[in-house]
Formats: sequence, structure tokens, C-alpha cells
Amino acid sequence: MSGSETGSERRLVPNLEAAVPTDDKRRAETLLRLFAAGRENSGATVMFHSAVSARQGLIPSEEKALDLLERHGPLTAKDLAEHTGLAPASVTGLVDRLEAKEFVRRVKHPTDKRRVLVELNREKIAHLFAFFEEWARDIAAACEAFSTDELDTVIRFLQVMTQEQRKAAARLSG
Amino acid sequence: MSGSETGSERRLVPNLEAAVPTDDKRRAETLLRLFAAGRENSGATVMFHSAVSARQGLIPSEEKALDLLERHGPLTAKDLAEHTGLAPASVTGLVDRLEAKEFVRRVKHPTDKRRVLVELNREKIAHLFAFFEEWARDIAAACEAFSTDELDTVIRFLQVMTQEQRKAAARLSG
DNA sequence: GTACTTAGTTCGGCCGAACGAAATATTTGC
DNA sequence: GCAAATATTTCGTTCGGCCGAACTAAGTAC
Repeated sequence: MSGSETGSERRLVPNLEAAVPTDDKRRAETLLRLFAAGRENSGATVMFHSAVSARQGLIPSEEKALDLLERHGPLTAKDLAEHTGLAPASVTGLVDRLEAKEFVRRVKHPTDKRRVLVELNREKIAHLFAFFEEWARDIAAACEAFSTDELDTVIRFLQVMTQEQRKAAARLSG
Repeated sequence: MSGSETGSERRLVPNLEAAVPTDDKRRAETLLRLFAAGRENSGATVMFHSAVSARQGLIPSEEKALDLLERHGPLTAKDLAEHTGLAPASVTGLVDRLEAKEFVRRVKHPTDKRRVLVELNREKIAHLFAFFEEWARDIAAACEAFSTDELDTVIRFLQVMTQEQRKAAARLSG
């Protein structure tokens, strides 16, 4: 039934059947459902992410900068320029905007007075965290439907997919 | 160990411990690992998504339009304006760009000559599909590490998370 | 201490996406 | 068939992010 096609209607999604084994019927069907669920989830993740950013009034380059600061701690403007791929002049504007929105602060570099360290403003970030904590409670509640063993399986799966996506993203960019 | 804090170092991530139960030690620990894995995976998903878009030379509004066309089939410019939230004049430019990149075609509306139907150019999309099919093979290979029952659990989990993310995104936007 | 390098900002300009208003083409209502 | 309504495009403008070049300030080499 799901494989039937009318003559006038053409395929709208990739032919993923080609990527699954044919010898194990149930597994093949499960993989297809997994692809579908993964695709839906990816879309929802992207939309959720952009909704959060839009709510904070952030554009992609600003998100990226905040992400870098969260990962690596305070960075100089030069570091930000290198990691974001922006020109130095653009970083000045970027940090100006983030500072105006109070997401970051410029502080003096302890030893080199030419440099400017950009650090996250934790008080501001706290509001964002409050939202995520509330959301985490919803997630935890939704996880009631899963045993701890099942969640372990999910974690393992997510880690594998994270690897695959990073690999594919790098291949696309490089 | 993981709960220790030095005096000078402040918390960099939300206090998710508050969202997990305290009575079941293993479950609490598993939920925290799940949050961490989910967070990593979300980031990877967003980066993968933007890598694909960048590779195709697409900006967010163009992606959104293509997504709508894929979901609903051919749409008029008015439909696109309503769904994307853009002004009619902006849709003209949007479709111009997508048409120049050969992702879509303008076709006459069968009955109403005022209207313009915008439809996906499947030949162009086929290239994109070829990439996703190859990628699906990698995913299928990576799934060898999971039993079919485990994959069923993962599917169920993804569906629940998709719901939660959509709900949260709607709450943020509305 | 003078010349050179490095870090960051300021300035002016550019480009692309989005907009509102006016123009055009077509359909609908009477 | 003529007026009002509808769909889209054209036009001119605005706005924002990014850039290169020039500039300032601070460290480094000799």
C-alpha cells in the first residue's frame, strides 16, 4: 500500500528504500520508520532552535559567538574573528550588539592591554537557563514512558547520530 | 565528582539536576546523560542542517519555502506569502531567486490566469536526494549496532521529543 | 627610544533581503 | 460590459550586517 504510486504523482522524498536491507522485512520497515521519525525530529529541532534564537533577538552569527563563548570561555575579538570567519571590523559590530543586548561584556585582558576579552554575562544567561530548566522538567516527565535501560539505548543512539551528522556536515563544508 | 565546583568557576550550563528525580540514583544519572546527549545532538543537527543549506546556497526564507512546497505540493505566491509571513513583493523576489537557482518553476494556474503556481523542480532536487540516499546508507550501517527492538524504542523516543519540541517552539513563538 | 608588529575600533560604502505603494492583469458580481 | 475585487509584479526605498582601509593604542625587537 505505502509503495503504490499513481501515474501522475511523482516521488517527493528520497528513495530511502535503496538504503535498507531487503532480506529482513521487519528491520527494513523499521529503518524506514526511523528515517521518517529522524527527519521529522530534525525539522522540529531546527524550528525549536530558531524559535529560541528569535525570542532572544539573536541572528545566526550572534548565536554562534555565544556558543563559542560557552564552549571555550572568554575569548578575544581576534579569537572570535577566527572562529566565526568574520572580519575584525565585523566582530566589533557583533560584540557591540551582543553587549547592547547584555549577553556579553568586554573586559580588559589581564596582561595585554591591546586585547579585549569577551565574556558571557551570566546574569543575562540565567533567564535563558530558567527556561531550559523548565523545559528539562517537561522532558523528564515525558521520559516516564521509557525505562532506564531504554533511555540508555537512546543515549547511545543519539551519540552515534551526533557523530554521523558532524562527519557529514564537515564533508559538506570542507 | 561531577557535582564539585571550584570557587572561581561558575556554572556554565543550566542546573538540570533540579529537573530529575532524586530517589532513583541511576535514573537521575541517566537523565542527565540524556540531556547532555540531546543537547549535543541538537547542536549537531542544526549545524548539519545549515551546512546542507549553505551548500545549496539557500537562505532561511528560501529553505522554508522549499519545505512548504515539499509538504503541500505546488502553491501560489499568495499561499507562500501567508505561510512564510512575507509581503507579496518579497515573495516575488524569493521565487525569482529560487527560480534562478532552478529549485522551482513558475507555472500557469490551470483555471485562474492571475495566479502563479510555484512548483518544485524535481530534476534539481534529485541531486539533493542522491546525497540523502547516500547518507541514509551510512545511517543504516551505523544502525547495525542496534537491534530492531532498540530502534523501535528510539523511534518512539524521537516521536515524543518531536512533539515536545514543537510544543515548546509554539509556546516561544506565540 | 625608535621602528615594527599586533589588537581593536572607526568610517564610509556595499549588497541583499524585505517593505509599501503603485501599476498591471485577470476574475467576479451585478 | 463595467465596476470592484483579487493576484502578482515593478519600483523605489530602507535597513542591517559585513567588509576594506585608515587610524589609535599597546606590546616587541633591536
